[in-house]
Amino acid sequence: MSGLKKGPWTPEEDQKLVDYIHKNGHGNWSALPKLAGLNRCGKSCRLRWTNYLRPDIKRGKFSEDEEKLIVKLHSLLGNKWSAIATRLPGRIDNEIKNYWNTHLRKKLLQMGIDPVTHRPRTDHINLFNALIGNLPPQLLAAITSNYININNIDMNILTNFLFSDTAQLIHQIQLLQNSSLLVNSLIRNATATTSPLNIEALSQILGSQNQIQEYNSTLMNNQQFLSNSSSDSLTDFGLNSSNVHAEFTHANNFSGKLDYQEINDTKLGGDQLMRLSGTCSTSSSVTGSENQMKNISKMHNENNTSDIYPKQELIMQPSSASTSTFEPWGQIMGDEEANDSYWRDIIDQASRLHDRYSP
DNA sequence: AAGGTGCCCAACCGCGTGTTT
DNA sequence: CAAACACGCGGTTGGGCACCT
Repeated sequence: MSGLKKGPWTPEEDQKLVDYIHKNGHGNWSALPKLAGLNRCGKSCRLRWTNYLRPDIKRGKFSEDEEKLIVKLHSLLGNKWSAIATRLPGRIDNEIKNYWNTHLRKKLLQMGIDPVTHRPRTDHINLFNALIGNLPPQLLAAITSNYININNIDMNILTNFLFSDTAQLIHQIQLLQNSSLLVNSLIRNATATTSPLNIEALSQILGSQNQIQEYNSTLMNNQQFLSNSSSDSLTDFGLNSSNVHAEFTHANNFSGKLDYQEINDTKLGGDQLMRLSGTCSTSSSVTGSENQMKNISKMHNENNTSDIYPKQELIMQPSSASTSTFEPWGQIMGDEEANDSYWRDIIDQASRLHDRYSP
């Protein structure tokens, strides 16, 4: 049947619909089009009225408070857009849904937060571990150690490394390093050092001015981000009432656990704090790098004969200096959406690299 | 300047549920 | 009771626009 018009509404059609509803109310939607002189189905009229023409609709950009409320409500209700809309006066479900899909979802992803579960993305953690686990031990040591001695690196490995497709891979490591505080903390736990990736050491290995410059700028961005936003990015977005647990295993050397937990420490002013605690253990058959072992030894509790290392804690206090919660991430990550295939590509690259080095 | 690309959002579609006949 | 109809919701689409190259 049909012959009924579809697609965008003209101003004339809008006027007819508004005039009719002002005079008569909408009553029966399926009867309305004929009575109002519109060549549309009732459903189309209803949608046009409820999503666009209704006088109580608030239009325009979402405020930061509205953004936060949407994220909070979504963490509680999921994709119940109409339920969410009832808590935002003047906003309609369709608009909120669109805003979520085009803006908020991406922003959460870029912050390393899963937009479905509202928890740190475990795919980041798993893929990161796979990546680190697949790196040749010498190179892993080089980028995680405080004490790099370039002369100790096997020249064959180094040569292969320099002439392989590592530029991209290293770039991805940078992104991983930047991608969340959680990842940085994992690096610390996994390597039992208090340092993040040793960018300077990596630069020595690469020996390339371009890449050194790239690293320096990334490092600056990273530092700027950390000083600007700190951990309130996390507490703002639904993590403040959750405890997060992550377990990780490295292919060669390490396994461990990591917990986020909200605490309220009156000694530190009673502010909400995130407690990061982790344990790290090695298997007895480890043949990993000397440097890693040295670092681990430093952390080892002498009275403890097991392989479990003393619990480490890193407490992050929310910064009050945060400007926009999302912008620093946007600067670092660009607009690229970090989806699953994106991360899997990184791992594929790491695996290929590993294969090349394997005896 | 023109063609390509990606983003945004209004509108559509299909489905589930409630109501009427 | 069931078939038909009405409505609301969430997922998806595609036209228009802005921005690149």
